[in-house]
Parts: sequence; structure tokens; C-alpha cells
Amino acid sequence: MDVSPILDQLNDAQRQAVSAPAGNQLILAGAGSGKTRVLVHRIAWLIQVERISPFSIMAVTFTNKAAREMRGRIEELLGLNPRGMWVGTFHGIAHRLLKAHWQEAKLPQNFQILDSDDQLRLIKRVSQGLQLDEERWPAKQTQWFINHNKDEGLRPDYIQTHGDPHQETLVRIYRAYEEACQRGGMVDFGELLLRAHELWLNNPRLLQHYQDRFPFVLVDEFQDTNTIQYAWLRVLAGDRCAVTAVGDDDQSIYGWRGAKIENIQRYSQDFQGVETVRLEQNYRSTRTILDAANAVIENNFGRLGKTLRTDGDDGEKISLYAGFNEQDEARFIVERIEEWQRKGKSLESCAILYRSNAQSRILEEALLRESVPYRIYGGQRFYERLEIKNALAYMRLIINRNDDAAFERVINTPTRGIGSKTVDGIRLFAREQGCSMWDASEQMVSNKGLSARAANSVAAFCALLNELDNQTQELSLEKIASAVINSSGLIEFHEKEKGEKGQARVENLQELINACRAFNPENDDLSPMEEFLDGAALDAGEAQADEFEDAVQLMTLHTAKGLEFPLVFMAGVEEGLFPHRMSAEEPGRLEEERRLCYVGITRAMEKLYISYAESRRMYGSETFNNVSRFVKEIPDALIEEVRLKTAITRPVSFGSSYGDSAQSRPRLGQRKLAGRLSDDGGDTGLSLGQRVLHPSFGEGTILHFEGNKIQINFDDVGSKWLIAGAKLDPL
DNA sequence: AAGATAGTCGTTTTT
DNA sequence: CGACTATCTT
Repeated sequence: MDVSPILDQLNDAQRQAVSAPAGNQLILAGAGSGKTRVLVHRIAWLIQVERISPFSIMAVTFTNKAAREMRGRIEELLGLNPRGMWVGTFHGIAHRLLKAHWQEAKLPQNFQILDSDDQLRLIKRVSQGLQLDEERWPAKQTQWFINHNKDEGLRPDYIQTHGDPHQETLVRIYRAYEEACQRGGMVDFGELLLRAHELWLNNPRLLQHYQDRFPFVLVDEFQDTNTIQYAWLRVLAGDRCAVTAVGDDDQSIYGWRGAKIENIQRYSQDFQGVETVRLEQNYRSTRTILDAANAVIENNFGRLGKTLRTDGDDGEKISLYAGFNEQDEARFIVERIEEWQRKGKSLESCAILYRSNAQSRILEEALLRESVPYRIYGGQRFYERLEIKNALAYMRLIINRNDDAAFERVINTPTRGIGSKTVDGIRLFAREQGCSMWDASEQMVSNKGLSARAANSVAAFCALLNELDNQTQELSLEKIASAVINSSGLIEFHEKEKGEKGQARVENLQELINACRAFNPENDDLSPMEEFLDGAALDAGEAQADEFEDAVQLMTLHTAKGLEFPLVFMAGVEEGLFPHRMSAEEPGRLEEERRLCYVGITRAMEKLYISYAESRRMYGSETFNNVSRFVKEIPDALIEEVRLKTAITRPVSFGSSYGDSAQSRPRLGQRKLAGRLSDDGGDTGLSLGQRVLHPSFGEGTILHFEGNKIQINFDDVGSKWLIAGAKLDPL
């Protein structure tokens, strides 16, 4: 066997990981160290050198995107599609198991997946059903409670309430929610994992079957596994399976979602003879960038230890810019991007990363002003959009009339005169009869259990669905979607919505038909529509329009994990924002913020800009933040502070409230600076060296004017840059 | 059933 | 501040 295609072009550590003898292995893969490559080559090695059948291999990822990429790259390397291999997300694989063994899992064959929005609605209804005050038991919090416990593998019976009445009520809702899910054949994300785990624990023969089938399991992003995922893997692995765990403890940024960074350490103890390989050679960033990243992450304790190295050049220093407010910061970034563009570089190669989504608006405005195209990642996902979920609900009802969640969603969408009172009545009747809302509706229509008006509307709705079902029996998925969207009245409903919103929604519905056309069914046991709907629930769909235009990329630091860009801006690197004030207190959470910073820095290939704003409007009021502690953790030698030396072109506006001081005479030698005019044409009356009073900082002396900012040395709080318009009273 | 209005709340979000 | 929700109004 010629192993060169598999091992060539790998460094020693990568080669060691790829060609290790079959067994448990932990691959600690630093940022940019070729992690996916090693994973893919390891699989190729198993198949081609160790002669392992693809049927014996399972590869688990966290995102659909990662799963797709892995499948694609394996195919590329092997030159063929490794049939029989399972590649998917934890949730996707759990779903597959439950679909295959629905009876053992005690689920209806056509069980539905609840996304978090569906889940929240259901929790609200369940809480109402228990007569609980929504103020005291906010559905959001209950949802967090339920999901948190499911992530920990805890069913209601196993939760320790210690007699705390608050906890006990939450457990009661949890229990009622579970019953509602079971009644309606609905499964949320956490439940998929929990059920799949229990499926094996309760069916030893089934477990045996899968243990025999998958002697090789590979897991990507191991640092992001939560308790139930780890437990599931542990059960599958038994004591014969070889597990390859790939991860980076320094890039664990989802602890707040239940991910357990400790799972990496635990793995070495729980699994037999784990061989550890560190991938520390970085192929992405300049030495300067890596040194900065290493210096920051060194401040965390209890790391498994790993230092990124490169053979590359030092590269440029990291530029640090102190904007005097968020607008100034945004303007600075946009100017640097235009500069980059003038050098003939693409916009696609630039990313602006920020801690929280709220920061994107100011950046967008600045980009818009200069007509720089941009693309924002994150935000609402395609299959989570209201109009899409409505259309899908019709499709779900075609398959299964007893899908109450879908029923409630569209019985009056578009509005057809069925108010909440009627729906409440149907729900109540369904509960009493122990039947679905669909059945309840039919009964109430024939029993005269409804007002004539309501009965009419409900009957019409039922007829519409029955007709859709009949019409579409033999049609392709695309035609079904098209029929649903057109006959349901959803298009007209959204068309008359005012503003651009309606237009966008109609386009999205059109896009849904396109997605149906492009859909490739793979599972013979399911109808294409069933398969499509399951897929839609598990894959949010990276609907990003305008993929073709060259555009700057805007996203949160979390979203940027796994990506790389030649030019990176980290914006808003301030105390309070990053690290976020909610995380700054607890050491564990602060360390996670630091890992996020590490992730951010290591996204940059050639050049990194870090910026912050000395003053920022947050929640409507102005806040003054210091530069982030993380910046101070970067050695000075790697940083170059940017001070704009641009000519003062813009007039300064300190407001017109100083009209009376227009006569105050600038002192000699300061005429040029002090004589600038404010926007409304009046002299600001402020001059260098002048004493002023600020409402929060007290008295100070004006040190500098620059652009439309002003530096003042305050007696109490030291020197600060303020914006034009700051409330300054000349003394 | 749409529109207006008051009140709330405010990190990050793989599935 | 401003986006989103719940509630009230016509």
C-alpha cells in the first residue's frame, strides 16, 4: 500500500496522529494547526491502510456545516464516497437512531422535532395549564431550566430540589412539559440526545449491535461536548471501541451552553490507554499574532498546555486604536478597510469581529456611509423564520393532522377569523377527550360545539388541508411546497404586510420552494417530505444571500470560531463589553472570555487590528470604558498604538449652549485651534488650557483638540478624550 | 383583527 | 436608546 498520498504534506505530529495504531487517542489541536485535515486523513488511513470498512466508522461533529465539510473532504481525498460511514452531528445521529428504533425509544414513528421557538411556546402553554403566573415563572427561564437539566442527563425524577419550593415548581413544569411532548410525539433538541442515550441503556442488545458496528468513532470539537453527549459516547465506546477525540481546551467558548471543558481531561482517565498528540504548528498566522495569542491564553489556569508555533514571518505589529467613541472606532475600521482595498485586496478577506450583536449596527452604518459592501453572519436562520415555519407547519399537517404544534401555528395564519377564544376551546376539548386538536376540531364542527361563524372557519381550514393532501399525493416535494404556499394564502398574507418586511418574506417563501427543488432524499424509509422536514428542524440552513458579492464579513467572536481571514478587526475590546460585565466577576467565566479573545486573535492570518471606544452609548446612556485587560496581556512589543495624525478638517461641535462664551478671548498662540467653529457657526468658546466643568468627571483642563474630539485632564479622574457635544461648561 | 401604546429588558447560540 | 412583547383600543 502506498501511503504517501495520506501522509505526504503532513508534519511529524500530524503524521503521528494520522498513523497511530488503532486505539483511543486525544488530539489537542491548536488553532490553525490543520485539525480537520488530520481528522480526514486519519479516516483515510483507517480505510486504506488499516483496511477498516467505512461501515465501522462514525464521525461526529457539532454543526451541519462541519459534517458536510468533513464528508466532502473525505470524498476528495479517497476519490470516492465512503458509503456506510456515519458522518453527522450529535443531534443528527441521535435522530437517526431514534427514527430507526422508534418503538424501543417509545416514540411514534413520525415524531416531530421541536426547535427552541416551538419549545418556548409549548412551555408557555404548559405553564398556563398549570395555572402558574407567567410573571413569576417566565417561560424563558423555565426553558433554560429544562434544557440545562436535559444537557446534564437529568429527568425530573432525578433533580435534587432540596425541598426548595421554587425548584419543585420548575420540576413540576418540566414533568408536565415532558408529558405534553410525549402525548404529541414531540422531541426537543436535548431530548434527542437523552433518548438516544436511554435507548442504548435500556436495550442492551441494540447497544451491542452498535458497539459491534462502530469500533471506530471520531469526535470533532471535543471541548464542546456536554454531559449527555459525553455519556452517550462513553456508552457507545464500551471498552472495545477506539475513540479519536479532537479538540482544543483553549477554544472552549460554549460553557454557558452546557459544554464541559473538563470532558477533555476526563476522557484521558475514562478511556483506556489514551495516546495524546499535540498539534502546535500553526499554518495560519504571523508570528506576531501567535505570540499575542499565546501571551493572552497563558493567563488561564489548568490548561492542558499547548503553545502555537510557526515557521513564518513576524509580520506586522498588531495595531491598537483608541476611538473616542464607537462612531469614531467604526470610522477608523472602515478607513483601514478602504486602505486595504486600495492595495488590491478583496473585502471578502476582511472580518470585523465583536463580542455582542448590538455592536454591529454602528459598524453597519459606517460601512453603509462609505458604500462598502458587507455581510452579516448570524442572526435569524432560514428555517427559523416565521414565514418559513408557517409554510412548514402546513406541510407537517399534511403528513400528520395530529401535529398540534403545527396546527396551532397556522389555524389562523393567514387570518381566517378564528380567534384565540375558539382556539382555546378546541385545545380544552382536545385535552378533555385526550385527542389531537385536529380531531377535536372535526368533532366540534359536527357536534355544534362552536359558534356558527367559528365552525364555518374551522371547517374551511380542515377542508383546505384535506384538499391540499389529496392534491399533492403524487407530487414532487417542490410541487407540494409550491401548492402549500399558494393555496394557503400565505403569499397574499405577507404581500399586504407593509414595509420591506413583507417583500422579504415573500422572497423567503420563494426560496423555500427552491430549497425543496434542490433537496436530495437519501433515506428510502421516509417520504421526501418527511425527510425534508426533519432536516429543516435539525439544520437551521445557512441562508446567506448575496454570496457572490465581494463583501466585508461581520460576525460575533463566537461565530468566527473555525474561520480565518487575512485581515481581522476586533472591535469593542473594552472592559465591560469584552470581557463582558456579566462574566467579569466569576473566574471561570472570565477564563472563557479570555478563550474567546484567543479565538478572536487566532482568526487573523496577516494583520490584526484591535480597537476600543473610550466612550460608548450602551442602553441609551453614555458609558466610559477602559481598554480590556486582555489587551494589557499582550506584550507591548507586539503592539503599535495608532494615533491618527490626520489634518483637522471637520468643525467641532460642542453645542450651542456656550453662546455666551463666544466672546471669551483665546489666549495667544492658541488662536488657530480655538477659533474653530461649531456646526451652527458659533465659536465653541473652548480653547487649549482652558478650565472646564464636566457633569460626571468634575473640573479639568483642556489638553488637545483632534478631529471632533477633545482631550481633557480631569483633576480627579485623569486624562480623558471626550466627544464633540460633551457637556462641558467653561469655567 | 389590526393598530396603538405602554412596559420590559438588554452576552455569546453549534442543534 | 430601541427592539420586542403584552395588552388595550377601535
